[in-house]
Amino acid sequence: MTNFENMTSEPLRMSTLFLRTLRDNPADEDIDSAKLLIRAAYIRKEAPGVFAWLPLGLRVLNKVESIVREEMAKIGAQEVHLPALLPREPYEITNRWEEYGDNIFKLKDRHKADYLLAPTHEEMFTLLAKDLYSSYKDLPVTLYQIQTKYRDEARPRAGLIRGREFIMKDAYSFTLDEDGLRRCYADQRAAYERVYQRLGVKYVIVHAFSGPMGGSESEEFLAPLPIGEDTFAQSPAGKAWNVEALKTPALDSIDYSATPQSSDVNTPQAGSIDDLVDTLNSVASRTDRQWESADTLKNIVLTAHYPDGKTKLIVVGLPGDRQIDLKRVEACLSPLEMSLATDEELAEHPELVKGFIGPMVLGPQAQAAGIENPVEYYIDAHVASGSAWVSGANKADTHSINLVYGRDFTADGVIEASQLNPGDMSPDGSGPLSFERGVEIGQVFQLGLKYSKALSFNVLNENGKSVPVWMGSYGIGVSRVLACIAEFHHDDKGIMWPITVAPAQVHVVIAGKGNEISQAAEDFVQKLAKENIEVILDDRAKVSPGVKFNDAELLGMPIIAVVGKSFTKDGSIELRVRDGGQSMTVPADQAVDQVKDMIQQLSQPYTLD
RNA sequence: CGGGUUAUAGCGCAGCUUGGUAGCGCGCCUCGUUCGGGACGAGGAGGCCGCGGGUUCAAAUCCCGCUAACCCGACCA
Repeated sequence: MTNFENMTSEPLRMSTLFLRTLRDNPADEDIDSAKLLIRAAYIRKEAPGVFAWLPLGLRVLNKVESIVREEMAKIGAQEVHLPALLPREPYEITNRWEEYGDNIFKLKDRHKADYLLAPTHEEMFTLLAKDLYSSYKDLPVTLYQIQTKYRDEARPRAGLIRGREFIMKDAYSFTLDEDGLRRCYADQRAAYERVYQRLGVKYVIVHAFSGPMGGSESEEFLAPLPIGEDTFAQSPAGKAWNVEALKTPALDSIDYSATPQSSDVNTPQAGSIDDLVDTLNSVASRTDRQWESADTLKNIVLTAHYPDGKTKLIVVGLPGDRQIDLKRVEACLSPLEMSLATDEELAEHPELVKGFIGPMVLGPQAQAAGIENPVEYYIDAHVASGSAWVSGANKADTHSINLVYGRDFTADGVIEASQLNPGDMSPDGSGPLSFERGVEIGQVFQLGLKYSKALSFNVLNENGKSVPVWMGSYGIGVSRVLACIAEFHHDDKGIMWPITVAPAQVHVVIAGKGNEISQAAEDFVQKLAKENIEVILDDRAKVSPGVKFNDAELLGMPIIAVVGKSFTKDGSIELRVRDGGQSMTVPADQAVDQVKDMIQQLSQPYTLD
C-alpha cells in the first residue's frame, strides 16, 4: 500500500470528527453527487457555485490532488503556485479582460486599480517563464499548479460540477519548437489517462474545437454522464468529437444539368417549413416525388455581435429539415457572437422579406439585385454544390424552386451551421454518428504561439536568433472530477468511494455496548493502523446500530467492518465491501489479513467499459 | 437575458384560501429505558416567517416593490 505510506494512520473517531450527516436531501440540489456530498457532510454550499470543504471532503480532495501530483511528477512537470488575485494589465494585453466579459470576477483595490480573480492563468505563466528564461537551453519546461479558479458563471448548477469557485490543475508547457510541443502534449495526455483510471472515472477523449488558432490540436476528456453539459458524438470506428468540433464530411457535387431554370411559385400561408411543403405539394406538385422539408433552404437572419459591442446582420442558409446551432455558427465566425435578429433589426434591410428570404438578394448575389449594403450570406455545409432548392423569392407569398447552389447563387462562405443529428455521417466516414452527454473533466490544448507572441515571450535559439516559444496548456477540473467520481460510484444509500480516493479504507462500526466489544474494536483499529491502513472508527456512544450502519453506507468507505453481535457470539468480525456487497465473518485475529486482501483486490485498476 | 418554481428553527416541510399566541418531523440538550438496520417515554433549547413599504385595532397570512435561491431555455424567419 505504498500509496498511503505518508498518510496518518491515526484513526478518525466519529465521536469527535466534525461531521453531521443529514437524513434528508438538501432541497436546492438535484443531482446525486451534490445531494450525497452535502448529506454526508463532505461539502457545504456557502453561495451559488461556492462550497466549503469539511474534514472528510478535504481528505478526498487531497487524495485526488495527490494522484494528479504524482502523475505530473512522472512526466517532469514542476509545481508552482501563482496568486488568484491578479492585476488587470496582462489580461488587457491578450484582450481577455474584455473577451471573458462578465465571466470574470473583477474588483478594485483601494487605489481604484483594477484586479481580477483569475479564471485561468495562461498570461501569468507566460510572463513568469518569460521573466526567468531567455534561452533555448532552458527549454523544454512544464509548470503547473493546483489552484482555486474563479468564474462568474451565468448559471452555476449541478453542485461541484459547475461552480464559480473551483479547483483546477492547470499546466503549461514551453518548448522551442512544435515538435517539442507535441511531445509535451502527448505526455500530458497520457498522464491524464492514468489520472482518470486511478480515480475510477470513465472518460472519453474527444476532439475539441480548437478556436481561431487554426491547426492547433485540442482534445477534451469527457466523463460520459447524462447530467453532462457537453454533447459529444462517436463514430462506429470509435472516434469521438465534441459537437462543437464536428465537421460535416465534404459533399460530392451534384450534376445539375437536368435541373430546370428556377421559377417562382405563389405560396400563401407558408408560415412554416411544414406549411410551405404542403403548399408546394398542392400548387407545384411533381411527378417523381413529393416535396419534403429537406428540399427547402431556409435562410435565418442572425445578429452578429462584435466583442466591442457593434453588430451586423448575417444570413445563414440551411436545409429546412435541419435546426440551426448558433454555437456552431459562432465557432466558425469567431469572435462574433450570434443571436436571432429581431424584427426591428430586420427592418434595417428592406430586401429581407420576413418568411420569404432567399439567396438572390444576399451576399454575392446582392450587387446584381441592386442592393447597396448587402447582408453577408453563409451556407451550411450540408448544402452540396449543384443541389437544387426551394427558397424564398424575396417578396411576399412567393418562393423560388430549382435554385441551384453554384449555378444560381453562391455564398460568402461555407460554415457548420446546423445541429448534427444521430445518424448523420461521421467525419471519419465510418458510419452514422451517435450522441451522448458528458462532463468535461480535462482538456489538453496546443496553444502554439498565441500567448508567447502576445506577451513577447521569445528565447534565443542555437543561432542566436530570437524566436517565440511554443506553448501548450492542460487542465483538469479537480473539484469537478471529484463530483464525477461520486456520480459514477454511488447507490441510493450513499457514496461508494474508489479505494484510491476514499477518506479512509476501512470504516469500523462498533455495534453493541460493553467494554469487550469496544475494546475489540480498538484492538482491531490499532492493528490496522500498524499496517498503515486508514480507518474511520464509529465510536459514538448512545447511537443505535441502525444509524451507524446507515451513516457508514452514506459516507462510503470501501470496506465496512462491524464489531458487534458476531464478536459476542464467537469472537469474529464482519467485513463487507461497500461496492458490490461481498460480506464475510472472520475470526478477529484473521481480520487484519482479510482486510489487507480486500484492499489488494480493491486496488486493482478499474476496468472502464 | 427570458420563462417557471420557491423563500417559515441547523436540515426537510406544514400553516397563507378565510388576518387574531408560529407549528410538525429529523437533528440538538437533560433524565430514564433501549441497543444489529435511521429506538421509546418525559422534559427542554432554538425563529427579524428573505428584505422594504402599505392596508388594518391586529399581517407569516392581504396589497405594492425589491432581493435571493433552484430548475428550464439560451434556437428555425
